[in-house]
Amino acid sequence: MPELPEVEVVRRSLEEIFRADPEIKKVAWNRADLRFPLPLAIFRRLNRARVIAVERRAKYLRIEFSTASLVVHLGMTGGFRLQEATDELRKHDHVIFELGSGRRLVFEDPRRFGFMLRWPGSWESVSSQPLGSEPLDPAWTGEVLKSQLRGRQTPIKCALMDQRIVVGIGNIYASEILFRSGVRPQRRSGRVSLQECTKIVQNSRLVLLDAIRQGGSTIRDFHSAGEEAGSFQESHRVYGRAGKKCVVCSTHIKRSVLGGRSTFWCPSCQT
DNA sequence: CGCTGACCCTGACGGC
DNA sequence: TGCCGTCAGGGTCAGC
Repeated sequence: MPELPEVEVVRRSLEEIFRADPEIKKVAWNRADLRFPLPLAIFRRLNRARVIAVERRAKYLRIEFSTASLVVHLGMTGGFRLQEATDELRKHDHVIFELGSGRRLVFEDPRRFGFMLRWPGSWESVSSQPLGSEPLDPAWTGEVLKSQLRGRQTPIKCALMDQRIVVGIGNIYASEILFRSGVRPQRRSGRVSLQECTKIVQNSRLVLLDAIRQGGSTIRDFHSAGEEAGSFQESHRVYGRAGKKCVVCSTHIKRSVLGGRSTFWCPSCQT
C-alpha cells in the first residue's frame, strides 16, 4: 500500500486526530504478532499516556508518547482507521488504541507485512540496512544521486527503490518518476547522466509532493487514518497502464518485471 | 558487488 | 459455484 506519500498522509492524519484527542486510555490487541512480535510491554505502558508527536522517516512512522515511543511500518496493507467505540471491529484489526474521547484508533493489516516495535532510540536503528537520502531533503541533489549511482550495473529503477540509496520511493512512484524524467527503468544506473540525475531528483520531489497533496494513491484500499481515499492514482501516467496509450505520444505503454516487481514505461518517451 | 528467487500473508480477480 | 493461478503499494535473506 504505502510509499512515502501515503505514509506522510497517514502521519498528517494521525497528527490531526491526536491534536484533538491526545490521550490514550489503553491499548488492546487481537494477536501477539504481525511481521514481528508486538511490543506488549510498551502497550501496557501507554495507559493514560499522551501523544507528543508523530514523525516520519523513509516509510517508517514514529509515534512519541509521554511514556514510551513506537515505530510503525505499514508493510503492503497496513493502515489506521478511526472509529466510534460502538463500531464493529473487522477481521484484520490487530491493535486498538482507545482514545480519551472513547473513539478507537485501529491498526488493520490483512497481510501482516507491517509491524510495530518499541522505538529503538534512533532512526538509524529502525532498519537493518542504513537508510539512504530523504528525497524531499534539499541535500539530495543530482550530483549526490550521480555519485550514488557511479559504477553500478543495477537498473536505475531498482536503484531508485533501493532504500539504502534513497528512501520512500516504491514500485508506483519509481515508474512515475522515471517516465517524467524520460529515462528507461532498465537503464544501467552508472549510465544515467548528471543531467538525467538532476531531472530524476527534481521529478522525485514533484511527484512525491503532488501525491501527498492529493492524499496519496488509492488503488485497492489505501486511506488516511481519517478514512479518506487519495486521488493521485488518477495522475498515474504509466503505472498500471500496460497496453494503454501514452498520455504524451500515444505509444502503447509496456510492462516488464525488474527485481521481481511490475515495471511500466513508454518505449518512445523514455530512452 | 549484484542479481534472482523465495519467503512472510491474505484477498481480489479472471479463466475454466 | 468453486477451484486454480496470478498478482498486489514492502523488506529481508540465502545462494550463486
